[in-house]
Amino acid sequence: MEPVRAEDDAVASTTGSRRPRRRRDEIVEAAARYFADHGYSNAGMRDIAQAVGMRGASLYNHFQSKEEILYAIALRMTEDPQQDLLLLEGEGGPVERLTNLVEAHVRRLARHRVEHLVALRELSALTPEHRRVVTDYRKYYQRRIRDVVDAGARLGMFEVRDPHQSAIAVLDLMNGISWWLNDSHDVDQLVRDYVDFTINGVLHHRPVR
Amino acid sequence: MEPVRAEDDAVASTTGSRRPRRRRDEIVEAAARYFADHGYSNAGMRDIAQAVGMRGASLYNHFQSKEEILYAIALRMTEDPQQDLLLLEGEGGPVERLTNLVEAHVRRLARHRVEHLVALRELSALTPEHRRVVTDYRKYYQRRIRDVVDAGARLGMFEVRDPHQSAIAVLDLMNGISWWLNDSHDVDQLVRDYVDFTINGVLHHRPVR
DNA sequence: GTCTATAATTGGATAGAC
DNA sequence: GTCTATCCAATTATAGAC
Repeated sequence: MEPVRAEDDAVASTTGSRRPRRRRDEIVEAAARYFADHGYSNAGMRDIAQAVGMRGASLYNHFQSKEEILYAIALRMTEDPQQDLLLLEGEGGPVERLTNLVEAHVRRLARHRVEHLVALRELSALTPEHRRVVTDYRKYYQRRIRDVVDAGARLGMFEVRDPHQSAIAVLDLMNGISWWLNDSHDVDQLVRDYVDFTINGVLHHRPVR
Repeated sequence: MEPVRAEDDAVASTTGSRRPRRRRDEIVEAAARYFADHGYSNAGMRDIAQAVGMRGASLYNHFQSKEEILYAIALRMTEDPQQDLLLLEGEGGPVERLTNLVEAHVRRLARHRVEHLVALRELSALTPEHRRVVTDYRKYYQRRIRDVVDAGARLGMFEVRDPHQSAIAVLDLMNGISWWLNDSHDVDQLVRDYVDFTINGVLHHRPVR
């Protein structure tokens, strides 16, 4: 069972959702950078506004609160990856499918490094309701990974004691990237490393040579 | 070269460091719990005080600011693990030494789960100076791990492309634990799993059977 | 949709008695 | 070292003109 989409609340409706989204996205992006650099608690609405070239008050035409900006970031970083889960129903067996997912996950993370870091780190600054929505998405994602790990283990392709624990390790490993990644890293190499760390490493898949 | 000890500033000197530390530690512990549950930005001095059974103003007999409480948490969680580094000069070869360190790290983390989470997550809420001290410790710790990985790799006991990258992965993997660990987990099993994930997994050590 | 001006409140921090 | 009382700065958020 998938988590319910969070189309409901103010985040989607502040602007009429008919794609005058540009400005909103600019704000989200600038805010994410500022949150990443200085921390959510040290970021004022004035700071965010300045970073996007407007006055503090103007932000309230796009978001109802500072927390809602954070929520927009967090929601995006947990909703978007859900589409990668289709890879788990794609070609190949568990190994190929999971490899594809790891690659997609790492590439997405590299693409949205800053927002990803903020979404992970500032989760506790969300309201309980918003935090709930985000963690539900994450739990679902984790469960889907666990299921592939489990499937692979049953076929003898992975060697794991507890698929649940291994899935957590795989996710922690990948998400850890957002803490230290910077532009000097070669993303292709990163992907190769992390496919190795997860598939051959944590999950003990022995490549057939 | 080791990082300089941070004995200097206010954290150690607020109380005369002659062990009327009990109260201070109570505050740190209560604050850590509150920060972990609600986030640093959502925690007020009054909240922390209430959690330890005093009034907000009284906290200032022990700490000069809210940030300093956080710093005390972060400092402790980065200073203490440094002593485990002695294990890297202890018995056995690189594999045994690193295994010992992983075990110590995971056990310590389990023992101080809450503070560890806060120290990781709220790093960005520290002042630049304090953040610097903490990250210096962490960098040193990481470098030491990298060196053992490197030594093991040269001896053919680990199979890694880049010891630096592998060391990061090992640390991210372990630190990830603090996000989800709770009292229902069996720490011994956890240690076994994470020794496997890191040593046999990420570092591709083949146990000699 | 952005601005200036300002309201309103939170919340970190201090003063001074006990 | 803790309390009550309070200050005061920061900052979220609003009002209303343009």
